[in-house]
Amino acid sequence: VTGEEGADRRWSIGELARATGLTVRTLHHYDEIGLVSAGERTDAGHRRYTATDLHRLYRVRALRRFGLSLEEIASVLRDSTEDLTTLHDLLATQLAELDIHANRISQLRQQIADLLGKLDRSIVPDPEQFLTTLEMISLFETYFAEELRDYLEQRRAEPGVSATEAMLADWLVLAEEARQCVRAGIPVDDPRAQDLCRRWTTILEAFQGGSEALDEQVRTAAHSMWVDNEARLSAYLTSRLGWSGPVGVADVVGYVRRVRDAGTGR
Amino acid sequence: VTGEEGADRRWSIGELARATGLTVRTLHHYDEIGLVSAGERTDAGHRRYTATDLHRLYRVRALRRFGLSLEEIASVLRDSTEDLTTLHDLLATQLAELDIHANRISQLRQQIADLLGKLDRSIVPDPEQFLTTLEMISLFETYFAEELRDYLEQRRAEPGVSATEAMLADWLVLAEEARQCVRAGIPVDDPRAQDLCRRWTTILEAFQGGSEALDEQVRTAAHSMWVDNEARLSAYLTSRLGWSGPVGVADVVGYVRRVRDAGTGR
DNA sequence: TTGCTCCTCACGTCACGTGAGGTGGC
DNA sequence: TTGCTCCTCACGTCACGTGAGGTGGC
Repeated sequence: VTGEEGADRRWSIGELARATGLTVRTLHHYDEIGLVSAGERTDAGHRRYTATDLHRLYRVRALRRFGLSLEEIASVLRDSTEDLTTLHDLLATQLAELDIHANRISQLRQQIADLLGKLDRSIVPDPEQFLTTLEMISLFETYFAEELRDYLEQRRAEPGVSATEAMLADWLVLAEEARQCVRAGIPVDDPRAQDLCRRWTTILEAFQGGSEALDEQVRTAAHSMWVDNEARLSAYLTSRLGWSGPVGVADVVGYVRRVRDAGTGR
Repeated sequence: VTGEEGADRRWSIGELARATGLTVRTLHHYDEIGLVSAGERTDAGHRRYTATDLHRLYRVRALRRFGLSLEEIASVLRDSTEDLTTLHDLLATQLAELDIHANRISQLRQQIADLLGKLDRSIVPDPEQFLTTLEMISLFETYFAEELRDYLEQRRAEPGVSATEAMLADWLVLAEEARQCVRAGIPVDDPRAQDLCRRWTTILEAFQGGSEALDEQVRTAAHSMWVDNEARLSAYLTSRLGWSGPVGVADVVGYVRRVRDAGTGR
């Protein structure tokens, strides 16, 4: 009267694979690491899973869905007959990690979508230049942590234009003007040079003023980025601005520094 | 006048690691697989990276951020001097995969949050029962694809209660009533039995009616689930309902089948 | 001479996938 | 006898991490 499947029913590995949607290899693996083993074997060595094994396997599969590792699952099954704190803690950790992960994914998604948009609208004429712009974005993100980028983005928000691109665009304009001054031989204490320096400062200040600490971090990050990658940044600016001839990036940077020093009284 | 870093400047592997934020081991790896190698070596065998190598490395790092594999990056760099279709296609694929990924994550996040909520409000008294409920949810999801679950959810939406749990709750009530009939020895053509059968059908129909094709898929899925996992499901129902004694799940299922057959004229 | 950087093996990671070569049960 | 299922090795995956043991340059 108890139905045809009592506690003495056994399952082959193939039957279990079908019922659970796992592969035979996966069941072999669980056996190897001792997570779920067949309680018995036939004379020929074939695995015979008991109702208890089956039971355990279903739990393993249920916990796998939450992204727990096999080792974590083993510890949950070890502890959870008494209490569920292990499970609770692991799930809480998992939740926090998923949140971080989800954030990263949505950011990345947005960036890729933006790039594809540009490629589709063929805003990018030159493959070389496109790849180079990507390099600069990734360089920037290496030195400016997410917190700093958000901070910069707040102060300089334009639809569809990232803070990185906006800063870059501003810098490029000023660098071009500074080079003109160098080529024209304008002295560092000339009013025109001093005016340039003021605008340079103004633009940089447009990104600042929210928090003393963050402003300092921005300056430090920018400095490190320049020091560590001077060669690459120079090359980029040179090609991006189409500069050729005697006056290079290093010269312009040196000039601006001298202008600034002259302005603050040497 | 060109600045102190000309095209003849060389970088050690350590300098490059610092500038890019990658590890030395990573640079070794890129060299091993031929993705970015040092153009030169010193007499002692130390890698000397040229400006060209540096350039390539920055591109690799930029593309890595988008989740492209090293092999994919290699193909982008191989093709992209001429055109960007390779990059475009890879990014488009990546975008689609990120969308799928994001969906899975948000679903999973929701489920874990729900479970943690229950654990925190200690709605779950018994660790064993909690794990068993998880098993059933995962069993259900193995047979009912996402599309089917969404379909069922639409018809039977209660706040905070998933379709799985709702269906389960309904089934349990009916199963309990059916067992009473079996124990009381009520014949299959008795009006009380026939009424039970009608309500059984009504509840199942509450989940249906949106689409012929989907209804059929639901029936097929439910049938396969039962056939493949009869032992496990029986055991679950027995313990969940606290059934003991002579009348088991198999008996109740058989009884309901006979009632249905009697109702439709054998 | 002492650190620090650099070198080349070479195994480990995580959860299996994918054959290779052979046996067992209907 | 023929399929189908089952078995045990054992290497491969992907992008490095992590020592092990040794050399080079200031």
